[in-house]
Amino acid sequence: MRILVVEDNAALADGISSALTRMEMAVDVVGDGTEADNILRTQEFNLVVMDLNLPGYDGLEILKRYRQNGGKAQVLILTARDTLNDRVKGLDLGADDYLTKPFDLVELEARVRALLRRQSGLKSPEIAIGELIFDSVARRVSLMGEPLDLPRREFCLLELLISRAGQVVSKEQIADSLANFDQDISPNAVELYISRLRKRLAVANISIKTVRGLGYLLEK
Amino acid sequence: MRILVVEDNAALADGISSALTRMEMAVDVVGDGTEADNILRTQEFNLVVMDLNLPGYDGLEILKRYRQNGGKAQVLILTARDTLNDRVKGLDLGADDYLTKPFDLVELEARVRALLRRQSGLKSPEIAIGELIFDSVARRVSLMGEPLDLPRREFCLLELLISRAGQVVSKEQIADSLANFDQDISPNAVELYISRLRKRLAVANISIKTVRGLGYLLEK
DNA sequence: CTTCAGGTGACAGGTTCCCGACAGCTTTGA
DNA sequence: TCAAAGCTGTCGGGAACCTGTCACCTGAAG
Repeated sequence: MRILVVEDNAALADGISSALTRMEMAVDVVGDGTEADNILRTQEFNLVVMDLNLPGYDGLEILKRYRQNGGKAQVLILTARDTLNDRVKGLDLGADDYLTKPFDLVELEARVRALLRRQSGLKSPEIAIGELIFDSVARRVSLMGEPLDLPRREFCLLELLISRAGQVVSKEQIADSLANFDQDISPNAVELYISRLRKRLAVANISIKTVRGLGYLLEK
Repeated sequence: MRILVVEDNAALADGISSALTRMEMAVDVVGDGTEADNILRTQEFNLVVMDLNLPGYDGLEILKRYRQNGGKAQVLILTARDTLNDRVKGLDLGADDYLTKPFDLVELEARVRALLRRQSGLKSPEIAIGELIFDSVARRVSLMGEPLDLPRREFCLLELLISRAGQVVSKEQIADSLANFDQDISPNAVELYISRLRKRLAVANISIKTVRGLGYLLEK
């Protein structure tokens, strides 16, 4: 899951970023509105956490433009102005939720989870596929009753495949969803993760299917 | 849009109900947990507004059971201001949003709108022709209930024929539509794809008709 | 019957994928 | 602070599969 954090306060940005990273998310941070605008135009995210009080820039303006350009990510707004007007305005402009500062990181995490779940249509926190149980809330996986520790990349890959179970996911989509913007992921690397994940899931008879030229797919 | 309101305080339930009715929603109100459980088991809603503090019943319990049974409606939780824990738990159990009491009805409306807006973007367009089911989003095809793996070219060809079902598609159009920008496709190659595709579709009694001198056509 | 568009088996590249080996990097634990 | 363990990603050989040409066959139209 890719998340963009738009926050000019470095300390706060750092705290948010590490909280999200702990949740196995791929987090990118930008510190001002222009940068946010640019990156939102060129890259795809699952969720955007945006501070409304950016120096010399209106967060709502960025949000509005983002939606007008067809941006589909979930947007969580951080705001200090806790006036009702701004809240309603935020949601009607296409934000999906907001938090008023100061807030608790635990609550941020819960909201992020809820938003991401909403987006992928995963309603129940636990998803079972054969002998595989994937808990999107606790972010844990178990196989044949045994807990399974996955490296971050493999975990993210599995999550993506599960959230699109029954659909083909292209190698490029996988690469995008695993990447941070300081680092690209080659198609070859994707193949490798698939290979490693397959090896782990083999004991439970779960297979990731290759659809040549199109991508991969986890069957339900 | 059908909305279920689960709220034991009659005055509040009334206020919510009339606010939502003003928004052209069909609102049902129940006042206790058992009733809520029952109606959620037997009827479908687009959205559920649920107070967590129900007399002698845990709202979270109802929510959990609802999700476990595959309930897919959006759920908006109402909770007293100081119970951060409940909010976090609620979101993790599959609620989509919450409001802390007391709240303004204007804000409730905004959130309901946001949630319903979310919900409407969730179906993949499947096209069925006889025993053939074609899902262009999932990029999957199934025939007689069995998934069918098609090579890229054949998949694209089928997509083209389906999108113009009932119309003649010329060999040239097919060649153009399949070509990569670096490579042209000979008429003979097109004939070959048609031939291969026909062989696969034969089991389902689906035939691609030849219109001599003009092209091909998939009948509905 | 002749002609020619279309159909199809076989085969030779060409792609795409798979995965073992390895090296650089990060995290963990003492 | 240093070593060990684990994670990440590149390389490359080999396997599996796709693609499109050739050559020959079939069947329709005149």
